[in-house]
Amino acid sequence: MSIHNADVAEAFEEIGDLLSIQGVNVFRVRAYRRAAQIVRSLPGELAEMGGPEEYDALPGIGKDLAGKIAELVRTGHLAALEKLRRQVPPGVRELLSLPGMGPVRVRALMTKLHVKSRDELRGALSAGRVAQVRGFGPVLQESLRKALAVKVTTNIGKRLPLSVAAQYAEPLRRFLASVPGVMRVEIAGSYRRGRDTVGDLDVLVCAPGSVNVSSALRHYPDLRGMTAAGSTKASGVLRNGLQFDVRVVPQQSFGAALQYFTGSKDHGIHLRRRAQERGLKLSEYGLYDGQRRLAGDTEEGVYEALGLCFIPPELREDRGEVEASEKHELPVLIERADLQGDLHVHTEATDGHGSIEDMVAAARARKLSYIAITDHAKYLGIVRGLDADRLARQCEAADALNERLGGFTVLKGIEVDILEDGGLALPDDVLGKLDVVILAVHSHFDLPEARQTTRVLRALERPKVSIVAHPGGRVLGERAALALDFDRVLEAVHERGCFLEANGQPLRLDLDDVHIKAARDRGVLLSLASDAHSADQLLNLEGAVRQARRGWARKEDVLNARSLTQVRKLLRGQ
DNA sequence: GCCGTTTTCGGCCCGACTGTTTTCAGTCG
Repeated sequence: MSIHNADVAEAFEEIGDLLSIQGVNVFRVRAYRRAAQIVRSLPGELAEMGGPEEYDALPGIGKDLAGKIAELVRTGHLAALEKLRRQVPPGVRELLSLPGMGPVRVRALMTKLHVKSRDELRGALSAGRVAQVRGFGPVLQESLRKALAVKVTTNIGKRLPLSVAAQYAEPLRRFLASVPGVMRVEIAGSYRRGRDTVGDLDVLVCAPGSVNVSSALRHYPDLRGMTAAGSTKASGVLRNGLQFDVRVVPQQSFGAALQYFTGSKDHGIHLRRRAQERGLKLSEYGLYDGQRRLAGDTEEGVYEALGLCFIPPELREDRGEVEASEKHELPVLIERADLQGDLHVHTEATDGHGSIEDMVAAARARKLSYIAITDHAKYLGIVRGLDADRLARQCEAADALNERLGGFTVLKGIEVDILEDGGLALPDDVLGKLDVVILAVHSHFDLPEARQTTRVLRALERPKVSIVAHPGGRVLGERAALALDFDRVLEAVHERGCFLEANGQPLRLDLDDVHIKAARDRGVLLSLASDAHSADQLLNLEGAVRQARRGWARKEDVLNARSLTQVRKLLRGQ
């Protein structure tokens, strides 16, 4: 069995939870949780790295944790975790996820009442035994009863795709902005950082202390209920189950608060530690030297006062951006306006809506100067896929159109399926006549890693291939990523002079940020693509750009940020 | 458990809210 980074991260999370229930030093617990976070955002697989010395070199991983990673990678087991599991029964850990339950209260239930599971807690509650434990008042008991009545489903705490969260965030933002006295409203948190999914909405409101935002919120039509309502902070749940936290701050603190609530948590901790090292204190109210405020009204001011360049929200994951900022080595991130074309566009010839002309008009309206028409090749399961004849006719139509168009070019392409054995749905002589050949996996998503990897590598050996589309194969909330040895695919793409796509479809956003960074670091150019199936879906380019920015991508790292002439050369492998 | 231009020991981010308590611990983000 091969151990992936996610397995190591989960083991560390579990150790952290179990240790916290045992009541060990909270900083020891924090070290495990931090390590889990670090491991999760590594671009390469731990199993592929050199061993304990290399693990030890990772910041936040010391000798002990390096040894544990090595043990896990080598044997698939972790003795320390197994020992902890014998000491803390499996059902106990689940109690941590109940509202109001942290390590202290879980431990109290376990030691005083011998409660070891949700069922046993339910029984203890109805028997009135919980009431005898210090810290468990009537309100907490009632909230536990309610939480235990809800069947455990995987949907609890489920993160929503960013595009879905936006449909709830924007109306909430407008509502709060309309409250009298409110000067400014920003959705912060992972929403502002442009993460592909959003777990809750962190909303920042700029208003004087006299404005009672909590009571205004009670009249929000989409509200299911409030869970906290203080003078500067309110929390609740929207009708669709999405949680939100609203914070109210005065104008002079808005920048510090925006910085604070944009996160990520680890990025914020890094900054506050940095402040502390300089004898300063950073909080959501500002950066202070004793009583003296040094910064706080703008985010830029906060970073500057800490000796840093402004760090764009998309980079704030504590993945080296603070160090890069200090050394003035932050990348100048790609912007939507840098894109000159889109190399993945469909038409009504297959499963799209709209003619080539429609897509061209939409692209021109969006200030692009070229697109590649890449309809699906004929293959089982693809609706009206193109065979060699229909493809040839589409190419003739594109040629004819190019003669009429001034200052805009239609490139001829195809999105061709990688078959289960790595073969392609069209022969090489047909593909050879095209400008762009996009490879894509659309079937057999659950092959084991070795076969899936071989499948893609084999396809990459064909003479005419250009771009691997949505390489991860994931669909947010629906389908996990393919089991794929990404390092080997990346290497092959690099050697062949091919490109990887960052697909901007709202439910794909594939590659993800970590793999985009890995591709960028390897020197593989990215194709930021809309994968538009209708004219309005060219808007997907925004999502691709956001994702690319999270992966530290600059203009230079992006294939379709180049001119048509350059792109043509690169596609020909020159 | 990690880490080091004040430190190899002694720190480790910061503050709001709730419920339970009678001045604050625990949880949460």
